[in-house]
Amino acid sequence: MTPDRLSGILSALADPTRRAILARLAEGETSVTELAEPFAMSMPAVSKHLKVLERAGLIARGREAQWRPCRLEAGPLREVSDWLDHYRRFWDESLDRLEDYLQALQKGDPGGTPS
Amino acid sequence: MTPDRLSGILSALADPTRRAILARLAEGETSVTELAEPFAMSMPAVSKHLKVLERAGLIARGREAQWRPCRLEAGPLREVSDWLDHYRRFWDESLDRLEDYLQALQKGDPGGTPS
DNA sequence: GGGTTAAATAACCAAATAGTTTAGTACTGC
DNA sequence: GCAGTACTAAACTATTTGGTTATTTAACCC
Repeated sequence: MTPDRLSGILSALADPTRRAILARLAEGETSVTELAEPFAMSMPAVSKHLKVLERAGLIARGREAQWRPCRLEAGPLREVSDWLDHYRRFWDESLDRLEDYLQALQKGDPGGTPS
Repeated sequence: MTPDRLSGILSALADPTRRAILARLAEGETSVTELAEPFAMSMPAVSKHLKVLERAGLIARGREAQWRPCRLEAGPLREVSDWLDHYRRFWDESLDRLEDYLQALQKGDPGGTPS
């Protein structure tokens, strides 16, 4: 039950094989056979991964003779980035520690040290 | 078979319930019961979601009398952001179209129009 | 100690996922 | 048309996931 777009994108990304495929495609368009080459799995398995990436909008496939060149479609990654933006303010640890320190100071804690 | 950290984080995020939990925790620490309240599912189901988030390092749980207050731990989100950074250059669509336009110009295409 | 509240665990189930092998489709080139 | 190449689809299997209800643990209060 994950009908929403962002969940589809994130679960497509939540697999090391699929992320490796995207990394390869960042270097340029290529065929399925070449994409499959580094992996210890069958072609149909790779084909399935590509279908997952395609449904998430992360790749597009063309037609060129008997090859199906894949290329990266990074638009959905921006959606992930936009979602992450809501949390940027939380993940700077040094900022967190500074905050703790300032709160400690306000409470008059003499031993409060920022590290 | 997803032993790597980033996959664990991304699959934890690839569920709308869990993202809603994180959104709630962004407003501040709270109890499991309160976290569960907006969802049409049992407490144990929420408890399982929390375990997934905890294993991914996205939340931490304390102890306060009979309550187990949860708080956001956004560190792992930075790892996602760092991974995304490798793709930032791809996802600006207008930049893509500009690139296409410039390539069309180079090939001497007279109908090449940037939109 | 006994009752109540908060939460986790256990045991179970259905559906989705990630892989396999086998078979089929689509195009090339002789 | 036929053999070969590149890929997809189908059918099957094992594991994981996301949910359920019933039970247990842990702390509070009287």
